[in-house]
Amino acid sequence: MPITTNKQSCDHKKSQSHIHKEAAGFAGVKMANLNLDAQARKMLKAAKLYCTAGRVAILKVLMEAGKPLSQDQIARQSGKKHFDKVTIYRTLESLLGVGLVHKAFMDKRAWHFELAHNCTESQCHPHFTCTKCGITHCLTEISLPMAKSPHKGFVIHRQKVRLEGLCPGCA
Amino acid sequence: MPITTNKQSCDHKKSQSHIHKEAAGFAGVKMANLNLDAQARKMLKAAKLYCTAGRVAILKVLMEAGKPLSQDQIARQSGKKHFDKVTIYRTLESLLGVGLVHKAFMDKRAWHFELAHNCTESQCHPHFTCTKCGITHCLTEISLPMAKSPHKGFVIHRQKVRLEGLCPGCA
DNA sequence: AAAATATTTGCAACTTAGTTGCAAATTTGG
DNA sequence: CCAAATTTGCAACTAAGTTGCAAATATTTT
Repeated sequence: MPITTNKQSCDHKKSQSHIHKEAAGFAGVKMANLNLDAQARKMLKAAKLYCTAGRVAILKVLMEAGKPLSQDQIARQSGKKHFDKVTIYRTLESLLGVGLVHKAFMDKRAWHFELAHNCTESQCHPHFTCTKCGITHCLTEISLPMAKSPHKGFVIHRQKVRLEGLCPGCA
Repeated sequence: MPITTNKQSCDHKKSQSHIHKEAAGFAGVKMANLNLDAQARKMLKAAKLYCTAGRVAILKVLMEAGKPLSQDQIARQSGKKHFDKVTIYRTLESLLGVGLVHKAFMDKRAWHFELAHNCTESQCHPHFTCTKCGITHCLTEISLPMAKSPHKGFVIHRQKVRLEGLCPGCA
């Protein structure tokens, strides 16, 4: 399910003016922040999900990260002093349900989630994990040719690809 | 690291004669069992790993399953009444270390392990998960064209592919 | 084939990841 | 701003995986 954002806003009077005040103070960073915030709200609105602080925060963290994150990475990068893990899991579950995020397969013990960005019906964006530094990158700009049906009787709907090797910094 | 079996045997007098006795009793099944057993021992010998009952048992289970299994599936399918999970994890770790098994990325909470079968240096055999029945199959008979280097600077060493769709039984 | 050495096993206790139930807090729609 | 619908936070719990260590087993040496 592709991400479709619409023109409507789900900002509300109080929170919006608050954001504007902050944005006015610290142009660059805060401006970007405002955009992310507005984008997150649009996504939620489009998906018909309640637009809550937690959901907006998680979407923003995932947008900024641009790579799969675990529950505790999300908690730490959210800026909140304490972000309940149950809430994070349940939020991710709801985002997963409407197709805004995906689970990424990682060689880690914990689930990792990422924005469903540049994913088509048939192919999620590929991932590249550097075997030296261990960092996983989302390759949102390429897509590979689809595999042909492997054995008779199997019908392929989606294809997920993981690449391993060396990233620019480690090569 | 491809599997290389050699001609040497690591069977020992006692256990070998024991197996022969069983094999004599129940031709078909037990014969296959003998082969698996001997194969497992050869693999371990070739990998210079201690040839223990637990390791042989796990290799046999994985050979018979032909698909990724979790620790507790291995325990249950081993036939042993109690197969300590710590031993299983440590055994899998050692098999992983010499390249006899791989971790498969599954949409499950637990690690899943499988024989590194038909995996080349650059590409592990693809997996197919049926979205209806949930079963994951190893596609050891096909391999996909390698992706080309995605962004400048990235060097690809291996590629892992997961396919989703409907299996013959569910299509 | 028995002793010496190297490695693995099993247990108990522990850590981390993820889940469930429920009351309190938020969000949305009128 | 109220009422209904949904989400949040807490506490307690389950499941997966890990660690340390002494006992058991496998290989090597003699």
